[in-house]
Amino acid sequence: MSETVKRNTKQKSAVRHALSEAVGFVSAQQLFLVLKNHGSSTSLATVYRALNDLVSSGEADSLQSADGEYLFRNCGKGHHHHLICRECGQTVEIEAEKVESWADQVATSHGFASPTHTIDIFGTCGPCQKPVAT
Amino acid sequence: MSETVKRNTKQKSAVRHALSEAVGFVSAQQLFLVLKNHGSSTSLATVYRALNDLVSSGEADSLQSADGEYLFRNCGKGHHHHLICRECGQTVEIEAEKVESWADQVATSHGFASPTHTIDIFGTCGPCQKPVAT
DNA sequence: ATTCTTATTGACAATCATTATCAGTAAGGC
DNA sequence: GCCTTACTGATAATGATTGTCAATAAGAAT
Repeated sequence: MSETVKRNTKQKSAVRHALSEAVGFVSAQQLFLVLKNHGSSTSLATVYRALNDLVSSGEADSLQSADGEYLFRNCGKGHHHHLICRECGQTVEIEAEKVESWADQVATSHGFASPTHTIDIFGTCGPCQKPVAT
Repeated sequence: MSETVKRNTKQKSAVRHALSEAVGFVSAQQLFLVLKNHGSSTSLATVYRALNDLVSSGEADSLQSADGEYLFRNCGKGHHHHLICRECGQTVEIEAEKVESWADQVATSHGFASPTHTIDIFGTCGPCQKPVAT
């Protein structure tokens, strides 16, 4: 087995921190810009690499936006789902035990093994529902 | 309002037909190849255009694969969700009234308006669970 | 602290799905 | 058949993500 030992680098920490500061889900490109504006010289490729590491280590969550972009979010907790404002990206974590088990049942009752699922709810949050002041 | 009158073209019919023949979800690229192999000269761009038309007219369903590709499926019926084999792409349509209402409740209880949701279940279907014969 | 190994980085090229452009073609109403 | 213009095909453009590879720097050992 190739068990490469991970190292702690400034860049990875910077990405981790930027992600923890972000509200809701953010794209790798957005994080890259944030870091840049804060004076970090972390490269875009490294942002992608760091985010992938964070996701695979369970420190971050990812999902795809409606136009196919990957979005990330700081998320140490266990499995859960999200309610996302389609305007501002604000995110609410939701529990869905019933739905979880429902999904597993549906899968197994159809003979499908090792089920996983994608469940996300989108809506317009309170503040974003207010008419835009011209 | 610009209400451009849609026309029926051979190409669009070809895409519609190819989609109706397809098993499970297929990508635009796959459909393009199928059409090509069947002698159709329909261009890739047109396949994309036709698919988008079909989706917006409710004749087709779309979702994103794990690697960000858009997948399409012939689907005239109302709102429903899918159980998809991650090996062969076979699809089972599932009803989820409970989950639908659950999703709406969650959204409104958090002050989110006009909720929509993404719910898909992935698994390995019976046939694909069999060990591969060498 | 210095040395050494190699994981990680940065810069940039390469991919790849999807979309835009635009001149030519062909539905479908007359 | 004629005319308007939606649609198509070919191809360039876009844009997010990944691969390449020499240079750099973590972290263990000395």
